[in-house]
Amino acid sequence: MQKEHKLAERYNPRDFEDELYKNWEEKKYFKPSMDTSKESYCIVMPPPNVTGKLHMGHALDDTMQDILIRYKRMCGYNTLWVPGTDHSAIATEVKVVEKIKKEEGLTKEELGREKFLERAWEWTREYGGTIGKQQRKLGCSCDWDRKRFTLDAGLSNAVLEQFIKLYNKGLIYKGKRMINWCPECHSTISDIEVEYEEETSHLWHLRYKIAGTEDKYVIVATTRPETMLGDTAVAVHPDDERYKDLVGKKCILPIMNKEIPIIADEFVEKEFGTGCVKVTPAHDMNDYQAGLRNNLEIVEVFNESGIMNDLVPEYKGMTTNQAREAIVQKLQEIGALVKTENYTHNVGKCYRCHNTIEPRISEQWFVKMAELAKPAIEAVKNDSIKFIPKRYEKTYFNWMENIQDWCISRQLWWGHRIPAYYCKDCGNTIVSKHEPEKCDKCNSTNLVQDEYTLDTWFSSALWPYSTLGWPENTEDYKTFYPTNTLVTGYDIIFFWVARMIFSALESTNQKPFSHILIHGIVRDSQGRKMSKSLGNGIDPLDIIEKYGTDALRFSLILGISPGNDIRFMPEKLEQASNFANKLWNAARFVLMNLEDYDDTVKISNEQLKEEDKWIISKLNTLIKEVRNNLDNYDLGVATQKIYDFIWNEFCDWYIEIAKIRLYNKENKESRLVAQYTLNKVLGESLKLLHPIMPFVTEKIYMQLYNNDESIMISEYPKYNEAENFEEAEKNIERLKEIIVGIRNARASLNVQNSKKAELIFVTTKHKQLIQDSSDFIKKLGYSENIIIQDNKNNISENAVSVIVDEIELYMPLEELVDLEKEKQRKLEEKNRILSEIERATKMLSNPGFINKAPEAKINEEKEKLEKYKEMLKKFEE
RNA sequence: GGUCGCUUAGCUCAGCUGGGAGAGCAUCUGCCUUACAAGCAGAGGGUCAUAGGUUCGAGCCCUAUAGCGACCACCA
Repeated sequence: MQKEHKLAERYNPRDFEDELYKNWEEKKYFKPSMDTSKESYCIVMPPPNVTGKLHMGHALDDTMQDILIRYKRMCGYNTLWVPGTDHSAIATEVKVVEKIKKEEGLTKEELGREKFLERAWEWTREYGGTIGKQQRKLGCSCDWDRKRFTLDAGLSNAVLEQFIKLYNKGLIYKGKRMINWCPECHSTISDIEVEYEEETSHLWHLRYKIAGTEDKYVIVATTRPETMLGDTAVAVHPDDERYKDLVGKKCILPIMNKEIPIIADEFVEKEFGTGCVKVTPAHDMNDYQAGLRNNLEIVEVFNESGIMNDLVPEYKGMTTNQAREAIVQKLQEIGALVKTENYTHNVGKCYRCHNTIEPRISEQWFVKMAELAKPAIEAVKNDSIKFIPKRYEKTYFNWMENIQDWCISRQLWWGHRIPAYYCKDCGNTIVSKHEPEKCDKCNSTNLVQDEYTLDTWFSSALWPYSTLGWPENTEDYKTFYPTNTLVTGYDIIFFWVARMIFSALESTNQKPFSHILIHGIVRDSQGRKMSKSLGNGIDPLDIIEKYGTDALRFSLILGISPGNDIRFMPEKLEQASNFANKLWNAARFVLMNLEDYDDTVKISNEQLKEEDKWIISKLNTLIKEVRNNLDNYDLGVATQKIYDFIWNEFCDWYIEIAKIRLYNKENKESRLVAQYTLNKVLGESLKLLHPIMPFVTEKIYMQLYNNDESIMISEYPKYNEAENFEEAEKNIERLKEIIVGIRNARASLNVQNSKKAELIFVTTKHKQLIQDSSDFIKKLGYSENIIIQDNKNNISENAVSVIVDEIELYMPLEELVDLEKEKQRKLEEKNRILSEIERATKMLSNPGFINKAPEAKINEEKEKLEKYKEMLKKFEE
């Protein structure tokens, strides 16, 4: 039964964190109990890039999830956290392309599809384990045996299943559309992958001659003169009086010397530029739409690499930028350039490589969104799925309600290849999981598979159910789906969250999760986004090395609120590691004093002293609040409360008070009860804190309970009505107030702590309490002697006085005290009481307050007023 | 152009359904008191962005305004 304390003198997380994690993993604590009599709780981890490294964003995301998972596990749920990684099509492919270029001097085309994929798999195998190891350092309690990868056989099957289902329902189609093309990545990207950046450029005003006239012109304004070769119309607004008579006529496209129509279309803004716009259906989204409406010819000017075609031999082979220069010059030469204005506008960039996106017309695969969006909107509207915080619903609705079809085909090789096969003989398309033997129309065996792969997000969208075994009805799927909480950043609500919702509702007929806990971005101490280009990124592993995992986790969670960005401040790490150290030392103290503690002896409530009841009751309230906060995802608040309790109540007060009884070995029972309370309160506090700081709590817990069990599978503390000691709380709070009063008075009068003063209580109330607690009042109030009396007899005129509630307290310190200062102090104190009386009187004489405020509030104010009046009376005596 | 968020102590941020303004760091004072100087005991510091409104009562609810930030849209 004896506590043998082996905690090192200094808190050094590096000594034990790795070892503890290893133990947990070996003992399989991360695995779900699969006790189906218990409610299940499941989180699927947002899959990081398989070859990526852990950054602060992951650290935050993973810590939040681990807190929830550990909490729920300790609450007895059948708990599963599914880890995994994403193949991250473009990101990975780009790296592999670079690598083979560097090492083999080959392009991917030169290497060929099959060989390229081999290299990509090698790369994945080489770097694929990194992030998992880093997540282990973070303490993540996920079930590593259930780790998934988006290109695993099972998940790939799910992707094909989903594709085919949607295709057969007509929700996936192939079509020639204008898409966003990245000339650098050589692939389409979806609408949301286009990032708009401000760019300073020019607005060129060009003169197009009206056909059949010599001196009539229209002037168009453009930011892209190089596309003018592909103009197939000039458009004006139908209501624009200036140009009404020109509609229907033709103008002559300079350089090309080709007649193009002047059309009227409402997409033109009359106020912008000249009110005339050139229309290039092949290279601009709006112009493309206008072209469709007006049946315009589509003329391409450059190819998929952004290289000019042979429309005009002079410009053939130029890049768009070179062509722009050349064409502007040419226009100037032939007098078609009217003027050049400076102009700032937004240009679409590729979110990956930041090159300018070129809208192009291309045949691609799309998901038809209109029908899928409806139930996805409904599920959030009717609270079946909840965003935390709620405001992100609006972001979601706004996007979902205006959603365009999703372009899902990519001209990449690393990913799920589209399961469509084309008959070379009859042109038939067959969509099937496996390559068909022959064409189902003409029986030809001359089939070829679609070259394209799917958008990474297409497979990520299935993550909550594909990881659990769908389309098979596996045990995991039955037990854990739909999952409970999704934890992710607001930056991927569109990319991922929204797509999971509509995909799941369509395929599984169930929501993928019930709650979406949204967090912000981790910024640097100056509030900037952490980025590679700025070089301001902080590596979580460096932090762990220096401060330990617990400190990192604590500093990321303390005081945050859902959905808000976080600034990463080094000071916060100091605070966190100081706290861990504080806890460590408190534990050392407890263990030192528990060496002879017999925890088999039952202690009844009657045996508890007032201060024991006080701390137990405080803890009890804390438990209730922390559970409540965690249930509501207020992780930052819960953390703050545990911190405050451990430091400001347990360490600062209870331990100090308990010392008296611990050091008095004569009174065995009293000592035992103090030991009991220390043991209990420390143990429960550790459990409360464990989800947030798993390592230090486990290390201490194992010492405290002789390695009997792991804290992570212990039961999370429960509120217990029988441990709610209101009276004791009041009493001890009253004594604390007295002690604080003593300390304040002494400090403001510059009395050294080493100078002991007699404490003379003048009171008719709480005598027993003061008597019973006199030891700790003396200890914390710097005194060696306490006298309790009913009246002010025998008290020196100049004794320092402190008044708390109905209790008056005198300290004969006059030989040490500056009497003027003391007078001043007393005056200030009196004024404070007077102002309190004034405030309370005012409130209570306010008819509005009396009539409308709740009774409890009124009584509270009345009590206060009485109290302060009492105090004032004492002052005036 | 639209939507959303932020504005609280010198700095970074909490503040749950409206009921006397909080933390950490920084500053100042005094302490090596046998768990902890990574500590202990104190102190100073805020018209809660501004202006109205609702209310007996507003940091919190409503309306405007300003500054900052994010996202969506894209007028060539």
